[in-house]
Parts: sequence; structure tokens; C-alpha cells
Amino acid sequence: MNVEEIIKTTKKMPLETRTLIHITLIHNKIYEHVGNALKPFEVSLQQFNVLRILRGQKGKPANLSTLNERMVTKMSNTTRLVDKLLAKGYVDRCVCPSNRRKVEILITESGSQALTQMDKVVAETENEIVQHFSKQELEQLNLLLDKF
Amino acid sequence: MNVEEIIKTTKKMPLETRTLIHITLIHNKIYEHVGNALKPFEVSLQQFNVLRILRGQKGKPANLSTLNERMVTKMSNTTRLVDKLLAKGYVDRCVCPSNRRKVEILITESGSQALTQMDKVVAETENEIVQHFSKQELEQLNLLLDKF
DNA sequence: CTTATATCAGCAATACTGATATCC
DNA sequence: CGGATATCAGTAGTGCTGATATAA
Repeated sequence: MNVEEIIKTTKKMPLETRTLIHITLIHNKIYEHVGNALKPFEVSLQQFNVLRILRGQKGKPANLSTLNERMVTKMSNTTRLVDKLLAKGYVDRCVCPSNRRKVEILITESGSQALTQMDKVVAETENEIVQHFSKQELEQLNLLLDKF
Repeated sequence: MNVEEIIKTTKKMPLETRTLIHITLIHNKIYEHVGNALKPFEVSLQQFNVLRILRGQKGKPANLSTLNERMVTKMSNTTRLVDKLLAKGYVDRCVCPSNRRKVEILITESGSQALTQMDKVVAETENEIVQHFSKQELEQLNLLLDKF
């Protein structure tokens, strides 16, 4: 069953319920499509997000709690996620000298370059997902989503 | 960081990306709130969905592949999920007599009663989540979501 | 016997909870 | 030493992939 068919099964449900189920279905679609786009790079969507956050730091190192805060999807095993990125050479990690509780994480040159490639395929996928939307409709949708 | 704060960090991203991240954040919010509402019943959101699907069958037994198809979130371990519901006495399960590959799953009276209680708290939670929406806005949002 | 279907089982990655280490 | 912070580790539940059993 695809999204449209499942949505039909919710016809008799209250509008609120339908809307929330709808959002979950769309989220799954996004997760699946973008995840597939990233498969060639052997990174998960969450690893991709971490790389994006690190790039946004513009050279300033991030620690694990910063990543956790900004992460779109919550997860408390950021340690192991960063381990994976480290193994791929996409990030550097060292203990913060001034506060030995913290670790400092930086994106590497190799990570930046890979991220640029990922950005391309992810952007393409995202455009495919929203292809039936006009720019105006997308803006309208964003305004509505702000109400949550 | 809450939803609004994370969304601020996406200001410079393309509208498409922002929208998709926004949806993921809202999905997480829904998942968290509804999950908390169901905690007293000791069922997960997915178990709740299975019970809802079974009720929708109106006495007609469902097999695992039917559940999997209709399930909002994909998962191939529906077997173990039904095990949990079985342990709580919310469903009955038996091998289909005419096709021994299949299993037939039915919601029990106890499951139906529990589900009625769950419906109440879930509906309350859903109303809270969409409390800032007018009925018209919700309808507008649903129309837009159909475009995905 | 071959192919398709339906469920199950093993493994890897994830999410939650509490444990450990450091700072103040 | 006590409380707060930052990371790590253990456990349980999830999702993917292939294995098993039945049916056609």
C-alpha cells in the first residue's frame, strides 16, 4: 500500500488524526527516498545531518551535546554515530583541552568534499519529493507547519 | 532546542529542504507526545496502530501481511509486535485452517475495551498538538499534504 | 520441480536509561 | 564533598535481509 491508499483507510477518522497520520506517512517517504539517495555514500540520514551541522560551525568545533541539541532526530548514541563518521575519515575528534569532559568534533576536508557531493543528490531527491508543489504552495505549507 | 529554534538554523537552506526538515521535526513531536499518552497503557504507538487496524476489520481476522501493508510505519517484525499484544491479551492468534502459511489475528474484547480508553487520551493529545489550527487551516493543510 | 507467498529468525543499527568521569 | 554537566555503556526494541515452510 502506498501513501494515497493508506490515507483512504483514514477517511472516517477525525481531521486531526488524519492530518497527523498523513504527516507520519510523508515523513516515512522522505526518510526512505533521501536514505536511498545517500546509500552510495554509505552514510545514514543522521550521519548526513551531523556533517551538515559541523559544516555550519564554520571551523568552530562542536561537542556531542551541541550535535544532539541541533539534531533533527533525537538520539543519545551520538557517540557511536560520530564513531562511524570518524571511521570514514569525515570528521576529526579530540578531547577538549580546557574541559576534559568534552570532546571537540570537526569536519575534515574529505568530509566537506563528500558532503558537497551528498548535497547534490539530496537536493535532487528533495526536489523530486516536492515536485507537485508550486513555490507559492511550498511557502503556504511552511506557514502552516509553523503553527505546530 | 525545540522545533522553532532548530527551524531557525535552517533559514539559509532552500525552501524544499526547510519544508522536509520541518515535517521531520513535527513527526518527532507527534511521535513523542502520542507515545507519552500511551505509556500508561504500556503499548507503543505501533501496537496502538495494529489494534486500530484490527478493529477496522470488524471481526474479520487479519494476517500479518495485511497488517504490514496497512501499517503507517513500515516494519517487518510484525510477528514480535503481535507477540507483545498477545501477551497483554489484546489479540488472539491462530493458524489459518485453509492456508497453513497464514496466521489469523483478531482483537479481543479486552483489547477493544483498552483501545477505547486509548482513543480518548490519544484524541486529547492530538487536539493539543493541533490546538493552534482552525478547522479551515487543518483542511487547507490536508489538501497541501495530498500533493506529496 | 519451480515459483510465489507468508511468516519467522539472525544480525546490525537505533533509542532509552542509568553509569562514569570531570568540573565548579 | 555535593551538584551539575558531558560522555559513555548496557539493555531493549526496531528494521533489514535472508531462511524456512506451505501453497499453487
